[in-house]
Amino acid sequence: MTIEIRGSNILAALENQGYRSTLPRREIVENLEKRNDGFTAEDLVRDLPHIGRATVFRTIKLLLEAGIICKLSLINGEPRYSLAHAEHHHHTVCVTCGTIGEFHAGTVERVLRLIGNEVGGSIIGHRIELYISCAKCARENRPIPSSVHTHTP
Amino acid sequence: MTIEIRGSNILAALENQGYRSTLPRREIVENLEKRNDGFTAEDLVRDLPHIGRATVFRTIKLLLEAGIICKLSLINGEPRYSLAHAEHHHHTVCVTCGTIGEFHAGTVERVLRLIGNEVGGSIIGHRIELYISCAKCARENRPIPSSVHTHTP
DNA sequence: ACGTGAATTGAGACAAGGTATCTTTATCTC
DNA sequence: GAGATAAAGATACCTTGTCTCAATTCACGT
Repeated sequence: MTIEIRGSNILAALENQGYRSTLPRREIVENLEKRNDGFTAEDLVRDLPHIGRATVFRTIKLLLEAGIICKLSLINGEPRYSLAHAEHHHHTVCVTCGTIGEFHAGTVERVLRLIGNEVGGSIIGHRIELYISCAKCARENRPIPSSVHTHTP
Repeated sequence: MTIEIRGSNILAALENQGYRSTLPRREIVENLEKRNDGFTAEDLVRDLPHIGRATVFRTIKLLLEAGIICKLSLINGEPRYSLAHAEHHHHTVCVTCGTIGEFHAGTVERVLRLIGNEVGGSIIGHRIELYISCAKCARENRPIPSSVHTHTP
């Protein structure tokens, strides 16, 4: 059960899962496809004022469940959504500008699998966020907000 | 600037950072030291009804900043706090019973550091959560909630 | 093309988790 | 013990979502 991602096959993917292709859904998908960075639910609500708040959240939930977008946290815990460009991946999040990147590291996956075995039980999933000060921010010497404490163990 | 963790040196640690040792803080710390599992802010509020809600949250924030407790997310995003037993670590979280464990893996840290270098910029921190069905739940055949979709990339 | 039933929407109330404000109280320091 | 000041309590407010329920819209069969 793989899902075609990107293009406007996002709608097709939803339809394949039995969901209707409605105008609000098309508009929401179109809107978030234009973004090449993380976004909040509130961004969509603001951009599409004729679409109800509940519908925006419902659609986000749908897209999350379909694996088309992912939810992640800025270092302060604020939620962000981001279009998934790859099948399985994790995110780099810039603590100063909030830009989101993707990465995948087989080594990390393997190690986590080992740890899961050690602990006993079975692995269901994992979440990794790598907080950085991105190349651009570092170059521009943008200061890291004082509220950022690295005690994110 | 290391911090003594555990014992009632938690209060001492706070005092060393210039904070006063007040009755509400002592009660909150005492309460959460008794817990050997994750807890919510609401747990504390309920357990200590004579302490104001705001004070509970303020104290939690303090303890987070001091690295004495950590904040993490269940797989559905619900926040949990957990007493930190080790300097730097990550968490295993059971998706069925919510039990929280700690682990540390040098390999993972090293790989993340490499990735950070690759991306450019500098690493500020990272967050890793490993979602499992714990040994006990697996043994008891406790079903994994249907709401859990592993698309937590 | 058109009716029909089920899925979806919108509006707005509600909930969880947390912060801000402002007055009162408790702590440290001397 | 007194005074300055940090902290507490009460409560309003904010953000991020979810729930309900009547009104619409879509997909499908004809």
